[in-house]
Formats: sequence, C-alpha cells, structure tokens
Amino acid sequence: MAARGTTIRLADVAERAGVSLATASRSLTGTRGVSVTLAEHVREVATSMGYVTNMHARSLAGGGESSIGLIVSEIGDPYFAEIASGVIGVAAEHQRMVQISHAADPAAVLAQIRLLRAYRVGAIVLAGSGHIDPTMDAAADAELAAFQASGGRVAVVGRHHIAADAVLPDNVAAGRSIGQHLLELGHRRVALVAGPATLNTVADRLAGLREVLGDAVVSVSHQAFSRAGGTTGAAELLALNRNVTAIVGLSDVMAIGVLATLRERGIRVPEDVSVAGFDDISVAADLSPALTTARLPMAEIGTAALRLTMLDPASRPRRKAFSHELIVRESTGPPR
Amino acid sequence: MAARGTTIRLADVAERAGVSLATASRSLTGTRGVSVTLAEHVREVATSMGYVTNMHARSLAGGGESSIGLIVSEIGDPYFAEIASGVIGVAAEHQRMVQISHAADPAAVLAQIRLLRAYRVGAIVLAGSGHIDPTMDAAADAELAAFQASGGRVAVVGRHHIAADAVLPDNVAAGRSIGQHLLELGHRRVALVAGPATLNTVADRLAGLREVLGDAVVSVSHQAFSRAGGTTGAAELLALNRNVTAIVGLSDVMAIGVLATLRERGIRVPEDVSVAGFDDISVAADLSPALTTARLPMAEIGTAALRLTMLDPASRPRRKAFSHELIVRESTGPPR
DNA sequence: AGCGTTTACGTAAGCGCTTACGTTAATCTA
DNA sequence: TAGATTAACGTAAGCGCTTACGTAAACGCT
Repeated sequence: MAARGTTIRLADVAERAGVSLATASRSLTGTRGVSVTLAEHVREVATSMGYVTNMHARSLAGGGESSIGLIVSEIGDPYFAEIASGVIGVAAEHQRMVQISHAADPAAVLAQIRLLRAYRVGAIVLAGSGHIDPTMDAAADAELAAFQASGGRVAVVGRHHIAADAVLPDNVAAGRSIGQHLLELGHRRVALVAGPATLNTVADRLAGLREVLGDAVVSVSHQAFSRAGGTTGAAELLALNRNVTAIVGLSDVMAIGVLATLRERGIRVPEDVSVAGFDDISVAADLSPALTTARLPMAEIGTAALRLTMLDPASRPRRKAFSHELIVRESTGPPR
Repeated sequence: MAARGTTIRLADVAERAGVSLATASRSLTGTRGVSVTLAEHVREVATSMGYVTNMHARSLAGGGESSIGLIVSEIGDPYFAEIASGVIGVAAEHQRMVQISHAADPAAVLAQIRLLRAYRVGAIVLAGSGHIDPTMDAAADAELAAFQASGGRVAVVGRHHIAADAVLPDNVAAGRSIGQHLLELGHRRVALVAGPATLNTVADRLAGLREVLGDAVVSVSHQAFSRAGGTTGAAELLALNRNVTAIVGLSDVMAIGVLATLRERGIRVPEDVSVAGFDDISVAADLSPALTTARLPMAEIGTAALRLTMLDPASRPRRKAFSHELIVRESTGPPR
C-alpha cells in the first residue's frame, strides 16, 4: 500500500476543478452526463495534479474492469510461457491486468484460486493439466465452481473434470501422429519418457501413442514433466538396456532432456536412436538436432482460452478444440 | 467483478458466528485481541460458509498485503520468463500476487506503470532494459519516482536513469569475456548481431566486446532484440560477405536466430564460423550446436530484484551487481 | 405559450473491510 | 484488598470511489 498522507484523492481533484465528486468521477470514467468541455477540464486538472485512480476503491464501489487470473505450473517452462504470452496479449487489448500464479500441485492450485477469488478477478485461466483421478482436483474444482456461481468466468486448457469453458489440444491425435510417424519409419522398439501418469495430458498422449504403436512400446518411464525429468528418464531407460530405436518425450521440454542425456553418452540422433516430442515450443526447431514434434499452438491456445471467458455468458460452457500438426525435423529417421 | 447478490460478506460471517464485525475481522487476519477459541470458531464458520475475503475492501481499509507489479518486454522470451520465474517464486513465499505486464516500448511502459499504480501495488520490478538516451525513459522514470514518493518500492534490472534499487548484470564484463574468448581462439574478423542501439543492455555488451576486440569487429547489425532479429541480422551480414570467422549475438535468443540462418545456408558452426551469445538461457546448452555464451543468472536476478524491494526502506537506493561466467560450449572454435 | 424531455450537474448512500477508541470483566501488584 | 493493568470484545468512523436519485435549466413539440 502506498503510504504518506500525500495521496491525491478524486475529491481533491474535484475541489481543485470546482466540481462535485460525482462530476469528477464521471469525467474520468467517461460516463455521459458531463459537458465535454467540463470533462476535459477535470481531466486536465487530474493530470496536472498527478492523480492516480485507486482501483481498489473503484472496484469496491462497483465500477472498473476486473483483472484476469492465470495459473501455470511454472512460467519458466516455455510451454506455459507461450500460453501466458497469448493470455497477456489478449488481456492488454482489453486493458486488463493479468495476475500470474505458480501452482504445481493440486493444493497449490486451490490456494491460488482462493487468492485470485479474494482479488475479485473477473476470470481465471487454468493452464495446468487436470488429473485423471477427479478426486485430486476436487477441491480446486469446487472452488472454481463457487467462483463461477458468483459470476466469475473460468477457462481451462486441457481435460478437466469441471463444467467450464475449455480449450482442448488434441493430445490423443497428436500421440497417434507421432506413433504413426515412428511406425512408418520402421521403428518397432520405442520407449516413452513421460510426465506423471496422473495427468490427463500425459494420459492422452500416451493413449494416442499406444493405440498406434501397440506392442512396439517396450518401456515407459514416468518422471517430472520437465527437462530434468527427461534426462533422468532417459538415463533410467539406458540403464535398462532395452535396445530401443526411438524415444519419445511426452513434451518437447522432456525431449530436450532426453536429447541432453543421449548427447552426453555419445549416442547419435537420429542415427542410433530417434527422438520426438510434443508441443513444438519455439526452440524445438533450433535444437541439436532439430526436434520432430507434434505442434500444438500454445500461444493461440492461450488467447483462445481468455477469449472464451469474454464471450457472452449464455450457453456456456463452451469448448474449443485445437488440432495438432506433425512437424518432422531431424531428430527422427529410420532405425539402424 | 463477481455478480449475484449472493456474495458472502464478513458481516454475514460475524452474524452467523454471533460476534461483532470487528471480532470477525480480527479472527481472520490473526490480529491479537481475540481468544483463541473464539477466533477458531469464527474461522470455522467462515470456511463453512465459503467466505472469501474481498481484497479490494481490505486494501481500501488499510489492511492486507499489497501485490507486486512486474514489467517485461515479452514473457514468451526465455530471458524474461526466467526473471519472472524468480520474481514469482519470491512473491509466493510472501503470499503476494504478481501482476505481469507486457511493455515493449517506453510509451507502453509508462502506461503499465500507471496501471500498476492504480492497482496500488506495493512494489514494481522493471525488467526491461533502460535506454541510453534518458529522455526516452523520462516519462516512465517520473512516474516511477512519483510512485516511490508515495511509498512504493521499485527495483530495476539493468542500468536505468532513476534513483531506485537496481540489480546490475555485468554486461560490459560479459562482453569482454566473449571478446577475449574469441580473440584467444584466433578470430580477427567478427560480426555482431545486436539489438536496438538505444538500449543500455545492448550498448554495454557492445562496449565490452569492442574494448577487447577493437578493429576485429568488422560489422555490427542492429535488429529487433529477438530470434527474428537474429535471423535477419545474420542474413544481412551474409549478404555483405565480409568474410567473418565469428558472429556474436547480443543475446542467446538472437544467437539462436543467427544459428538458424547459418544452418539454413549450410554454413557449419563452429567449423566455418563461430557463434556466441549472452545470458545462458536454459536451452542454450541444448542447441545445435550447444551455444558458447556469457551466463547471467536471470532467475536469481529476478529474485534479487524483488528481495531488494522488500528490504528496509532506509538507505535506499541499493544496487546489487551480478557477475557473469563464460560458458564455452560447442559453437565456438578456432577460425579456419 | 405550455408541458413533457433531456441534459448537466450536485447530494448522499453505500461497496466490504480495518482499526482507533470505549467498555467491561479478569488479572496483577504492593 | 484497593487501584492499576491487561485482555476480550463491541461501536463506529472512515478508506476512495461509483451511482441512484434529486433538482434546475435548456430544449423539443404541438
């Protein structure tokens, strides 16, 4: 909170401009009912005095636009950073602030939703994946439901067990595409380095891969959904020595970890083993070697999510599907 | 704003719990003056009723912790994403929300500072680079000064023309290290692909490079401080055909762009030309080839910036310097 | 010209909360 | 055990703003 009794109130501006508080308020908010010249005058006085609206007071009184809450697992992760970029872009178009929260586990998500509610945000975009087991997200879902019941809007990205607007990346089909691609190249022994099995995103991608690959999936390692998870997953896999000809990371970030481990061990990609990922984060094309991946337009998904919350509240929840695109680059090739 | 007349107020909780508004407030905020058992009872009632504090009201009334404002050029850029991650981490430790704003040019920065002020944030972290010409940032600086005068705290990362806490990455020394490294490898014709010449960050890195490289700098291209800027800068350079043996991008992101253009043209790195960058963003090690760079710990810089704002206000402004570390990887080698 | 409308403002009632100040009962000090 | 603290709670005064309502003047119409 700003201290110092020097804070300039709207009342001060009104007095200095020789008008009532009401007129001053109307002049600044653009509400009609004030002659243009007077309004202009008030605005000049306000500017000259360095007046700054107190959004808290404005919100309390019922005016003002609300801000947007965005919950991500980790903003340092390119996947979420790109979603955030999309969300912030749209928010800025509408003069809305975006409050970003980190929340990696269900308890943290719940806490952040509570906080966002306390801040009376108008909408919440939940970017993290939902869990297969509905009970894990139950508390958070209940909190979101209460938020919606009180007029708040919410949009989730990915499958969640909650009646809210949703942006759905087609993870299953993406998994199929990657699997198909590998199969066509001739791979019959592929390993998967995945994130936590409890996440819908992971489960869906896994389902798509398995559907196409079938018995060709000879190993699945569940690790943290991060680069570090990718490196340990790959290391674990190598220790198993299952003679795989391809490894797919369940996200590009994980695939980057896989690539790192492989490089470290002197295993060539794609000559010795092929590697693929999901998402097509922007650096995917610049990796060593450039990563084959199933592109899902994260920034667009972010903008779409926020846009959903801004539509007319009627006939919700809405869902918007996003299809993927297989991007074949250098990290995949025929098996030896 | 939440709609529906169903909103549960603290007064409702107080009534239901059979206590006064004041006691209810004290129970929830932890203020002493209430017997532990009564406070506990009130809290239970509040929870059972699904009460959610109205932060706007709380802030207006003078209680409550304020949130943090963070201004970045583009959250999708790993450089800023890592800073943001650091800031959000510290903020979470203190139960503070972080409001993130995108602002790429001085006018946008000014607008965002105004908005942040309106939201009565307690502190503002300005992550974007300052400009060489003080007049470009004059308006924003004045706004920040006013913010500080009214009790707000501000921390900037990098050189800015304002009396505020600052975290200073040693860009000049980083430039020297990169230059030195190239010189030692035997390079005598190096090109620089830089961001806007008006930015302090660019100017400082440039100064360090020039100090060491001297006449060895045969070309400097100023582009957008982004991957795209890197690609066009490299393309421009290639068109000039100056026979350079090394190219340094003024940031890793730009270097990535350079690498992309080189790869596209079939120019090998580092055999045909060496490439280096700045920052050591987390993917730098995973590039093709792994990028030699001057590491500046962005996440730490983010946490340090926010921490500065939380210190005792006395004896400010403070400045905290961050030194760099030369990370030699595969993208640099002796010239042909 | 007379009456209803609209326009331009002022007055004042909150929005939901914290906290200074009072009041009473319980605890302590000498 | 009387007087002084202290603890536990209630009362009420705002925090800075928006907006419903009221009023007076200006405007429109027949």
